[in-house]
Order: sequence, then C-alpha cells, then structure tokens
Amino acid sequence: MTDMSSNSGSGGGTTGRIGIGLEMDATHLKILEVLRDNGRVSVSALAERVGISRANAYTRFEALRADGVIRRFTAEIDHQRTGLGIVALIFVTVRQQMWRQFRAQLAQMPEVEYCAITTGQHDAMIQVRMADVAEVHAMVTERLANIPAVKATETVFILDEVLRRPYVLPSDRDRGRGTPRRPASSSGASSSSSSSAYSSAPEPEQGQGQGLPLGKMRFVGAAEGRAALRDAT
Amino acid sequence: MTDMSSNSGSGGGTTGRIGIGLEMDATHLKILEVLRDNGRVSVSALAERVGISRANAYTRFEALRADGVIRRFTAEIDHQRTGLGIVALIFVTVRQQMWRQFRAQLAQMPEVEYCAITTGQHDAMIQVRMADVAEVHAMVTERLANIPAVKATETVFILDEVLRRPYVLPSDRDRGRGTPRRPASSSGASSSSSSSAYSSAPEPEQGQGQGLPLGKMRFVGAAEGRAALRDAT
DNA sequence: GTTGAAATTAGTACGAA
DNA sequence: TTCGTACTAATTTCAAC
Repeated sequence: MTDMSSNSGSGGGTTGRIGIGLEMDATHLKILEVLRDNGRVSVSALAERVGISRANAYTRFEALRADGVIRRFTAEIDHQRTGLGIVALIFVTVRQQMWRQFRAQLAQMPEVEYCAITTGQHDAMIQVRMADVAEVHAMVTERLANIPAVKATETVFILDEVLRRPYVLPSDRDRGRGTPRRPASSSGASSSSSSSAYSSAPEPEQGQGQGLPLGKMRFVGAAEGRAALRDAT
Repeated sequence: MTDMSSNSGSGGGTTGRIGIGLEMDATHLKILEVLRDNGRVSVSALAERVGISRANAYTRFEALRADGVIRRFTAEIDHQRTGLGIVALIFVTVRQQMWRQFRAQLAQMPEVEYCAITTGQHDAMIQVRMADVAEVHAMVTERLANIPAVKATETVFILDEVLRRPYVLPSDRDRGRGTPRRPASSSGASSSSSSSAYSSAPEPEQGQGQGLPLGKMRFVGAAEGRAALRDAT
C-alpha cells in the first residue's frame, strides 16, 4: 500500500513544482499544522484554532484533501507495544536496469516501512521494523538476497529514535530560531539547484579541531560513492 | 515537538518489552490497521469494520490511546505541494560524551523530520526536508557544523521515495507472502537477541556473481565502522 | 467569506447477556 | 468483557446574509 512511485516515471522524483491547482497560503499551512498535531480534530474545532469560519474551514479542508496535499490521515503508534521494537536500515546496491523489478519486489514486502532511492555509496535505503534482531538477519539474507536486482546490502541497526516528526512544513523554520530562509509560498524553485549529485571532497581528517565548519562536511554524490564501493569494499 | 527520547534514558532505546498494561490481541491490532489507513474514521465506523460493538470499540479505542500504543493522530501530506520537495539524509558522527548536547541542539531544528542513533560507520542519521539543494547545503555547513558535538557529516540526497507506509504492524507479514514468522502477541522477545552490535565481515568483493545469497551482505556494527572511518576517510 | 438553524451523527451511560 | 439501547451533546450540512 501507499506506493509513492507516482511522482517518478523513471528517476528524478524530488524536483519541486509546487502549488498545482491550489494556492498554498498562510491559512492552508496553518490548517496543516493543526492537522499534523491532531489529525482527528473536528472541522469546527479546526476552524476555531485557525481563526476562520467553519464553512471556510470545510471548503479548505476538502480542497486540501481533493488536491492531494493531504494524502491520508493516520495514527502514530508506539512500535514497542506492538512487538516490533527493532528498527534497521538496509542500504541496498541495485543492479542497473533492474529497478523495475526491485520496486516490484519491494511492494511485496509488508515489513518495509520506508524505501528511498539515494545518491551516494548505495542506491537505496530501506527501513524495516521487526520483532528481534534475528528477524532482520533472516529478512536480509533470505528475502532481499533472493532478489536478483539486489547486488549488495549493508545493514545498520537503529539504537534509538531521537526525533520523529510527522512531517515538516515550510512554516516550521520561522519558529526554530531566527532563520526565516524563504517566504514559503508561490511558484518555482530558487537559487542554485544542480539537480542531485553534489560532490566536494574534504581534507582527509586534518586538524580534528573543535569548530571548523567546512572540511568535515561531505556531500556524497552518486559517482564518487559507487567508485569507492568498487575499490575499497 | 514529538521528542521520543522518553524510551531512552541514555542509550539503548529499541529493546523490546511489549504489552505493558494492555494485552495486544487480534482485535486491537485490527483496530490499529483501520486507524492506520484512515485516522479520521468515527468510532462507530471503526466498530463496524472491525466487527465489534460500538461500546467495545470506544473502550478499546480509549485504552489504546491512554496506554500510549496510539501516540497521536496525524495527516500525511504531499511535501511537493508545500514546497519542501528536497529530502536529504545527513549521517552524523558525534563526539563521544556530547550526546546530550547533540540532542538538545537537534530539538532546536524544526526542519529535521527524523533522527535516529545508528550502529555502523556513523552515529546518527538525520532526515531533513528542504525547498532546494542550496538550503540543505546551508543547513549542513552553517547550522550542523556549528554544533560542537558534531564531528563530521556525510550527506546524501533522496532522489525518490519509493515506499512510505505510516507504520508496520505485526499482522502485516502474514499477508505479504506465506511467511508468518511469529504469532504476534503475548510477552517477551524470542530466540537470539545479541542486543545491537551485529558484525560479520564479508569476503571483499569475491565472485560478484548473480545470486549468491550470503557474502554480499554486511551487518555493520558500531566498532567496525568507526575504525574504518578513522582510517579510510 | 461569514453567520445561524435544521438534520444527522457522534459520544456517553446505563442494564442485560 | 462484551453487547444493545436510549439519552445527550456535538458536528456537519445547507441556507441566507
């Protein structure tokens, strides 16, 4: 369920083109904010909290839903309680031109909570939630390994989930600290946007000092990482 | 908001102890299933879909909420439409014994959607959602770099989010394929559980054949990865 | 885009199985 | 525990402003 491959005919999905058919004004964002914290509020209460009339709230609520800005409503649950307390990230290297098969196989695995195509050393990251560590091992070696599209995997375990917000909104950054970067509205993307591969090699462990801003930072592009995997792994 | 550090006094958060104060039977799981797909269903409709009386549905619904199995209800939104179409993963190496500070700084960053402490090469993974690539760059170099607890970062971009399920339930695996691993109920964890660090060095790029199940798989433990980072990076 | 009233539905409290 | 029913309170819908 919830197959998000709609925004990706073949490759680049995350290229911003916002506000198709619905102008995202401040009121709409405020509605989303309320709905993020409490997805079960009545539209009446929603109207009150946002500061608009009920009829207006109904109209906007339905518009957001119909336009697809709101995909669905869901419950956030405590996975410890349901017995799926082990979380793991599986980084997958996919054989080229077998993406379609990889995607198809993925849809058959209900224990996968999240899967994203990434730049960098690996091609995809999968997040799974399991009852214990042995199950993760079984999943990786028995199920993922049997997919021909999967060339290699690398698994790390999540020891603690520090932060888990339902989602981020453009209006959030205006609150955090005094860093309002963008007006958060209107049309096209701004400033520099060299689509995805963003590489800049760092100095190899120089200084190790306290607060050196740059130099310790790495933006791993697709080509660089894949070469490194071939040589060093 | 939504600080999940409650289940982690210091380190190991994801160690399963389920069903405290509430017996998770099949009915409860079915309720969660319905609520995952539609968090706004009325309790009446919920009762009908689960196959119990309304009174019972109210009781169980409230019990799940009060017991913390259901944390909150939220809306799933289309980030393209809100103007935050760029997603990035930032892998962070944290200076030892500066975790508390790292966590505190993280709470101050509203653009962070998810943060998990991981085993492997890095110490933590942060997921951010931004308007464009430049913003990610600014966030990493200007904000993360200024946190003394942050020793190094590695950023990859998400090209496409293939799958994004609200959450996984134990009952899901019984549907996917014929692999019902566990009865999904009752008390303690089972079988082998060597808490977290799970290491097993692979053959260094042998064969590269089509369907070799093992050997291509890597379980990266904490110690191994950190040593590799110190030497090779 | 807003307010007000009717119709419907949701939430609560009880007793019975 | 769970179910069924009746009562109360709220929400949604629809109208006119």
